[in-house]
Amino acid sequence: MTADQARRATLTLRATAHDAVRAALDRAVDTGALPDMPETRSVAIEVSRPAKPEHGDLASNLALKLARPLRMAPPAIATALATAMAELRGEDRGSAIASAEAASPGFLNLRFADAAIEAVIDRVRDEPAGWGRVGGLEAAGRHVNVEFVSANPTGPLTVGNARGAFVGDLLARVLEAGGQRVTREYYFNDSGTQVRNLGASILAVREGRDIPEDGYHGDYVADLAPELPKELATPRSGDEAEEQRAWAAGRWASDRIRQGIEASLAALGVRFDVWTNEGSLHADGWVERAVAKLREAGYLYEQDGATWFRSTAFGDDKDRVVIRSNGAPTYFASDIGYVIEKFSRGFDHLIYVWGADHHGTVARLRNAAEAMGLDKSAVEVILTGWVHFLRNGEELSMSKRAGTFIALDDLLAELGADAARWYFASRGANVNMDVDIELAKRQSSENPVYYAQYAHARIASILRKAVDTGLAPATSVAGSLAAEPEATLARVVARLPEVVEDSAAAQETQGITTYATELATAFHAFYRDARVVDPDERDRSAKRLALVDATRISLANALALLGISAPEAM
RNA sequence: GCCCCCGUAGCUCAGUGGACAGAGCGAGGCCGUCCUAAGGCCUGCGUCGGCGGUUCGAGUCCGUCCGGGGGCGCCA
Repeated sequence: MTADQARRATLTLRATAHDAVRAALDRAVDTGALPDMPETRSVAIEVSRPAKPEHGDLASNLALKLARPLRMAPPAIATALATAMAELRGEDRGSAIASAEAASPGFLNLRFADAAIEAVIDRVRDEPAGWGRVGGLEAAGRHVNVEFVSANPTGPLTVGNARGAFVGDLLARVLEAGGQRVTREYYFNDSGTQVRNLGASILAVREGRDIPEDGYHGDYVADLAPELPKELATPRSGDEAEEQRAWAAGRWASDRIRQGIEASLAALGVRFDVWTNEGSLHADGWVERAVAKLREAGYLYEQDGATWFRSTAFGDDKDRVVIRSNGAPTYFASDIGYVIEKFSRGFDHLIYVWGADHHGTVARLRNAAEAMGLDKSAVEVILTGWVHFLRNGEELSMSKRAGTFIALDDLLAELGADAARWYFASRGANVNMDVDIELAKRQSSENPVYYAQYAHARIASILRKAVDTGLAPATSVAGSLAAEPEATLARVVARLPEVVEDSAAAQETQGITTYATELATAFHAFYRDARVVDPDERDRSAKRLALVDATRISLANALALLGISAPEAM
């Protein structure tokens, strides 16, 4: 393998095509087929997958883009590019591009050489673990902090927390696949007034009194009360001592609930690297430091006894209070302390996954980062759309305080983690959606996730059958991809890295579910048309087994990227 | 009133400015000696919310209007 071929092996087929089009453009200019103008040298090369297979594996719109600056008709440019590419191919017998054709109204349609596809399929099986991971992104190598869920530990997670949990986890996974280092972080507050109220509610249940009006009424309060440690269960004399007891009971309950939250998330396949407590940001001086930074930069002022941040200097519609007139810092003060605390840990980029109801706080956070001399573009907020939960068409109230919520654990038990993951992964993070629990339960058995998983199980079955028959996959599929149905399936398998690259760049996962469905469809069609295990055709069987095994790896890796299992049997 | 998100098939949703707009579900029909029928094939399904604009080209970008949702606190 030459150095050039080795380099190609690490590129996606799309990147190879991109380079080939660039080379063809340079040659066309060098030979005088196209005029040498600034636009010819600076134009961005784009290749994309045509909607119709007969238009080739990839197409470039370069001729259409150059038509105006070069004052030439698009087909003439496309023809010049096709000619240049044919000349280059004549010099490089190993070219990955088998043909380049000009097509109206000015596309350059490219088709890959069978050998190039075959090399990719062999590589999938040589390095299955790395298949689908990419490193060619602009953002590759950066260290990202993704903070999500961040519900306060005053009650179990509800279905309302599901969106953030899945969106954040899926985002982290797709960024990792794109070559970025990711830290998953959970931010919570176990020292606010709500914790005292939680404690008072537990004491009330324990002592047979009515739960206070601003207390918590969920079943979990009643469940926790009997387990309250003895020293907290004993009433104390004096209002102040009782107040301290409520706080202590709240902290105890809060810790128990936090452990429950961690377990719920683990059941979803969501784990966190760092749990940060709001209180620690104050205790460790981060809030103080952030406020000092803003003051030094001249963005703080006093009014009505409070300290304000001049957010309007950065385009916000109003200034924001940082320190209340009673001397207590606001939640916003904690937020900006948290920003500098996060950057102090060496992150290049911060991503917050927040519900849409927090959109009003985005501008002030990013403005404050800028005011403190940080790079505003390194502080990013992803807002998740609203999930409206219904049961048999009726809206469900979701009050944690009133205890009328549906626990995330219950929903999961009904739907299953794989179906729930697919459901959220296949939709954009910011779209609103209605989820009817009863409908979702009924539809969970028809969830498209099973379609993809079934394809994987079918392949596993074929591979088992092969072992029983004494057949083994070939080391290489070389020479077998010229014909159908192999050609079509192999091309879908080969696309995974491009899908991952696009998904990581867009910070989305819908493309991956779409891909998994397409790959499963391509496999099912292949299964219909091609007998894989056939003792009378041992050589062909071996190559088909190799292709089918590569399909299995691609499918399993796409599912793994979404945290979804790939069963051996269904 | 101001700000943000959304509006694509009966339903749920995909759709990096490109070649006649796609999947799943739902509806109707067909496929069984054969590696898993949780499968395959066929049929029907659309003013891409409306109207302007930019562009060689707009579901995609801009403006405006109409729907739906959310936010506008010295709460978190």
